[in-house]
Amino acid sequence: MDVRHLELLRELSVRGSVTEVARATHRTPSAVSQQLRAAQRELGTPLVEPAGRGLRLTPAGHVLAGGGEDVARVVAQVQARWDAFRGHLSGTVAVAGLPSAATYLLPRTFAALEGTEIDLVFTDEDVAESAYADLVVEHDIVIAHSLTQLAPAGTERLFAVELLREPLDVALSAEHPLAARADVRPEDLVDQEWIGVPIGFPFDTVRLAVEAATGKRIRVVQRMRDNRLIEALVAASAKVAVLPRFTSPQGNDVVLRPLRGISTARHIFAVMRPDRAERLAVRHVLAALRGAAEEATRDRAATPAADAHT
Amino acid sequence: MDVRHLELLRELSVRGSVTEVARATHRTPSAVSQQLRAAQRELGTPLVEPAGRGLRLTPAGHVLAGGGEDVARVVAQVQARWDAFRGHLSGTVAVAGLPSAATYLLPRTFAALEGTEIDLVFTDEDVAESAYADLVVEHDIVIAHSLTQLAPAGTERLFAVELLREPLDVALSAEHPLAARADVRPEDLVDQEWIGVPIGFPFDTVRLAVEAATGKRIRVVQRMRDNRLIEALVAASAKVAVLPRFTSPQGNDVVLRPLRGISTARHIFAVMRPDRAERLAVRHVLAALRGAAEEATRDRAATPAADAHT
DNA sequence: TCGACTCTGTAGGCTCGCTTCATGGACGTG
DNA sequence: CACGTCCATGAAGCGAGCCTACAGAGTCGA
Repeated sequence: MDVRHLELLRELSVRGSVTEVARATHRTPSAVSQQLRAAQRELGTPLVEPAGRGLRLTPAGHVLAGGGEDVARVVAQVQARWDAFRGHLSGTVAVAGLPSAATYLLPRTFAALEGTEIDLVFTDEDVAESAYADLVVEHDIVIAHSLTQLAPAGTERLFAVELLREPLDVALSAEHPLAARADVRPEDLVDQEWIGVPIGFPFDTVRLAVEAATGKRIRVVQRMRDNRLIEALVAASAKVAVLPRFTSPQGNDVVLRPLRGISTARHIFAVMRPDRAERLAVRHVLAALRGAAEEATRDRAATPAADAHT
Repeated sequence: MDVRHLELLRELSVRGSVTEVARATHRTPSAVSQQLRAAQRELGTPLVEPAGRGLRLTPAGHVLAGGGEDVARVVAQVQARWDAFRGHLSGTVAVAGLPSAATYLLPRTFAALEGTEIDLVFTDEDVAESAYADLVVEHDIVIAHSLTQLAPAGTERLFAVELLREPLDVALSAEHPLAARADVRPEDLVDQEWIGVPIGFPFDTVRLAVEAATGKRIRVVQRMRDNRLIEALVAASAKVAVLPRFTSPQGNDVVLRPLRGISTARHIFAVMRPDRAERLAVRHVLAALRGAAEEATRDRAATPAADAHT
């Protein structure tokens, strides 16, 4: 029962192909293939089987890959204890996630990490909800969102903590007739032209909720992801959009108004692989993120309507 | 954080010297020393320090040795799951312990293992109570005893399960005047010549209890360990001794009588290192031992006095 | 049918870990 | 205090194992 073989199978179960494992571990596919062969010879059972161009784990392979997961978690725990013993907040922490949440989380997080030896490397990834789970393979912490209080789809076997709940508001040009109201109702929106997000992105469910509440279809005239771009378009037109409250700037050409009668909020999660979550530096960054989330929530607790009075 | 280094430190913490580790792992001391050096270089901290002729772990070394313990336990769990998956009851299980308990446990245990692939290798070790803990380094299961319901001394960090409670009786020649009684009182014994056990062996506490109950000193004329030898001497003389009930033969020249007023029993334990206890074959042998203990208890539930009527 | 992609096999080189042999310090004993 | 013993450590050499490079075979999509 060689730990290296368990680790290899774990890697294979996560990455899905010999080539990917090889790339991730800085080796050639041939080397990985040979190790796999050696593992099967030693264990006396086929662990993988051909599947189309690639291959997949057999049931036996899955058993051992699960074992590799356990071993990796314990080793990470030991590493964390070791780092704590030495007072070593070592290394780099790779974080990936939503730019829209990072906008208000990252500045505070970097500030909190100031003076430590932790090197936080952030990659912004704006992908559909279901794709977040794939990011944890390459990153220590993935900042994802979900429109329910449950962790994002595909993260069932991962370690996920909710960082904060961020209301989703209706974005309007300051000159827009609805901007004079403290809040807007679903009925107010059905006649408007919407700037939506690509199908499958979480915010799209807000549109579906409005349609469900009114029984009418909404005219989505654009579908785009970048919130700054959407803001610019909203500011310069009579179109409306859905934007997260904390991210978006207050008090210039664009105003945010709560959507009355529909509970609209996104839940920001930090998602990690269990073994990565054990690392001391990762736990430290996670704590910084939670602190940043708390601050952000406190600072923006006021509704945008209240802000509008200033 | 190399798993091999953790394993090495764990081994070193258990065995205490480079030479011992080398012997246990079938390598030369030089190889072990070099690995140790490599580990220290990689981890950037001294892990061992000279202590007299040998060396001992530094605090840092102890932290990592503890981590090695955790890893070993998880790896053993994985191995057990793997064996269960394959239906493999593999390998040999090394058991050591008291011959006096093995006498009635082992025959049934071997019978229960009949037909399996498990190879049970037993070593009989009759040592003082405190030395049992050392045996788990070399054996998978150690059968030990204690005169209290608590596990034997020195097994605090080990996995221990009680197999059975075995009364301790007074052994007498069939011709001995006290043999006519159903049981004997402490006062009856103070005038007798005793065959005891070496100081530090558990049964000696029975003598101490009798002395405490009567306020008189007992004349211990011999101190020996082997129960068969003691039986032979008791049968051929007027001397008395303390013998465990299940081990000793019934209905020949020696009779056993309960000691009234003093709760005398030894508790037979199976003691294991946590990682060894995870092995499927070890768990199987342990189950067989428990079954054997249950049978033995049921078969000998009758008091020797009741037997004496037959 | 061709090209792109993936896994596998072979040959060769290199690294790593082990053994052998020798050295030096620590302890106990005469 | 000198000697033998025990333990750890160092240098040199060797061998197994692992990796790379390259080529071949199978699969899928255009």
